[in-house]
Amino acid sequence: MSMDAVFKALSDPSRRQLLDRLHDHNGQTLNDLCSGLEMTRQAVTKHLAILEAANLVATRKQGREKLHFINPVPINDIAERWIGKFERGRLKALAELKRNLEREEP
Amino acid sequence: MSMDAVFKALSDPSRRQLLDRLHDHNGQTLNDLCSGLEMTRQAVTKHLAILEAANLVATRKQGREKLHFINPVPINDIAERWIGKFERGRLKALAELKRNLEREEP
DNA sequence: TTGACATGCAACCAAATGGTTGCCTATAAA
DNA sequence: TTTATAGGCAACCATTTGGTTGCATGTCAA
Repeated sequence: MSMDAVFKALSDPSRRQLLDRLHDHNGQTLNDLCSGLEMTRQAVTKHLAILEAANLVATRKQGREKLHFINPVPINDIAERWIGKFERGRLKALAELKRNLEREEP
Repeated sequence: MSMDAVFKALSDPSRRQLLDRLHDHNGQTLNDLCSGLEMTRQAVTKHLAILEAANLVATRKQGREKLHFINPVPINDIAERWIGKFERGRLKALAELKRNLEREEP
């Protein structure tokens, strides 16, 4: 699974909003997810396709409806593999940052 | 600080690469950061400006050089505020996801 | 079976994005 | 005081992106 697709998918506020909605109430249909949004259904469809391609959302067809479920694994992977790297030694880096910036400044 | 700017800044592979480089060796000049990249200096300048606007990178001028330092705080904030939300109950959500997807499938 | 509802597909559009080239400014060094 | 080096600014360009409208397909219910 490409980490780039996940980052790209998360970079749009509308898509993060959709993830938030699924986090609040998992297993919604497309129309459920559209309700109250300032977007056409087709726009939401596109966003969901991007989230699905990034493996952040999984779907299941049930009759004429399509149910959407959030998949926490890729988000967790980013937290573990990528953010974790910057976390380690965070306080040290922050202290170093302040020290470096303050050299030769008022 | 806008969380959206941070997500947007992190969505580009070149910018994540620059952060990686600063993580490896902090306090580099613009030319340091350009060396060996398949990009013009001006492209790197633009990326660094975006990272700086998102508060992911801080700079200090030293003579005719400009030193760049990574700031771990916004990344940490995202981990805490946003990813943390999806982390909580991750295993439960994953089990639920599998259960939902497997209903009525081979 | 026919109408209503849920979703899919494709063409199109404006704006944002990532990149380039060319030139200008400022500082260090010869 | 030249000259080379580090960086800044601006115009321009192609592609991607987020969105729309219009129409097609599939499924449930009367």
